[in-house]
Amino acid sequence: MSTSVDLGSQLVTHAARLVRAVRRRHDLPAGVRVLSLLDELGDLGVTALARADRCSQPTMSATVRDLADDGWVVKHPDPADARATVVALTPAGRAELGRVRRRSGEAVAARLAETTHTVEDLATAVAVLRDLLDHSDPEGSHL
Amino acid sequence: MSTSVDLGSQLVTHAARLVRAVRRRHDLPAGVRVLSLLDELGDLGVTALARADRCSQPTMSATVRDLADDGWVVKHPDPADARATVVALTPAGRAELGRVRRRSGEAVAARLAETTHTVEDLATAVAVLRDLLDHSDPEGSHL
DNA sequence: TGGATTTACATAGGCACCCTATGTATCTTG
DNA sequence: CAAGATACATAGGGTGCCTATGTAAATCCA
Repeated sequence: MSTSVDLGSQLVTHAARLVRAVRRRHDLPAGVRVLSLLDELGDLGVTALARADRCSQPTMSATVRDLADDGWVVKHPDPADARATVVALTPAGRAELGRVRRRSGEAVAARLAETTHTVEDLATAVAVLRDLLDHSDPEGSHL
Repeated sequence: MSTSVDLGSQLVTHAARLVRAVRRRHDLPAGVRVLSLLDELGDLGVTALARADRCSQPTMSATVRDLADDGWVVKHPDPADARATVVALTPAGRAELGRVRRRSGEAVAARLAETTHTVEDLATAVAVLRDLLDHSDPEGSHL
């Protein structure tokens, strides 16, 4: 039988393959995850976005800069802290997020229909991934 | 409520974050997936490996070359086809696979224990991912 | 059987993504 | 107010992955 350790390593392996497969077929830039975060969590600073997306702060700085260049987010100064910037979705960014979500989401949904799995199974998979990544205390995650 | 399209796009987003999170903490090179394939499927050629890992043939050529440089696989000529090479795990490769599987697998397992999810949920997540990627007919995948 | 096509793999060139190290400006605190 | 912490940017570099293309061998077929 499969232990949870085996399953854990398979989860990572398959997740990597899924991401690449989707990226190949449907042009899924990394910045979309940031648009998604802003949509879910509201306006945030660069460092908070980096923590939420689990990347380094410089990586998020560059991603936000590119998103701003594309007009999908705007950066305004934080009135309460002159060091910080507040990143916010633009209408164009929200529209782009919708487009990309539809593209990748429909691909997965279509493929799911060809398997024996239910939508509930998909929801379970999403919940497992989210909760694995979710960290109540910032330093508590082992991932 | 969540539609299967929403869930599909969330699956991709979270999968991407998981892969990056694990790579950051546990040095998980892409070649490990190839070791894993060889372990599961036995000796294979470069093109077959590329299809199984869902990457381009040149990408797999480079990955296999690097794995061979590290001594984790060997390439012998295919006796039945002079164009082809057969890639096979070495004992060192099998050991490395075990090490990496333990590292990433234990991280996921430990993190899972801090959530409300069961091992069955994790198994469901893995099965969903695998079946989404599984393609009976080679051109049938929409991912 | 011999030329055209297909197939297996390698090489070249390049882009996307992400990291660490470091610098600068601004808070916060003793 | 000096010292440390924090927010963000820049510099430089590595991995992962792609398309385009080349070479050699296998297959197909007139």
